[in-house]
Amino acid sequence: MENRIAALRKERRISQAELAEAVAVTRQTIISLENGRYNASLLLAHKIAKYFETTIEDIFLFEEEES
Amino acid sequence: MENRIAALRKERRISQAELAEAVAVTRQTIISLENGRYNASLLLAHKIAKYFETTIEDIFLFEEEES
DNA sequence: GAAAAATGTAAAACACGCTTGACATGAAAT
DNA sequence: ATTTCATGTCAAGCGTGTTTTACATTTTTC
Repeated sequence: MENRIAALRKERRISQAELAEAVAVTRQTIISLENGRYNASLLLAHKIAKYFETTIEDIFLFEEEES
Repeated sequence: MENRIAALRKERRISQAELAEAVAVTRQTIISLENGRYNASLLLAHKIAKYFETTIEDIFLFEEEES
């Protein structure tokens, strides 16, 4: 699953460390999400969407073929 | 985190087994979600929302105090 | 009232989200 | 040039989402 985290972050000039602290996870977690190593949990997805003042669907891009 | 899965299911007269098959998980997973034993993954949340033709935010109810 | 369908419990095992800590590299700042 | 900051890698470990199997209880249907 792709996501727009890195893009939104750059738009607003926020570092991975700042975002990580804002949503209460480690920087490693943000790196892994941005680089597609795994998907966020529903709760984390919600926190990130809230931080960027948008919806989960707007940030996380679900493709049709995903099992 | 609360969710409206059971309510939506009953509205549309769909069994847990039917929903489970539609979103490709086991019936046990649906039971556990409905009874609040754990939270769905982001991907599963998306599939369920799509199945019910609505959004993740409409089905999963995030409370303010959730860590 | 019996049969069938729907919902539930329990426990073991596996997969994955997330943490921790240590270290590497490149860009920016002074 | 050196320090600082931002991004990245790697690996071990913990907690939780999900599966599997088997069985129990409630609700529906005929």
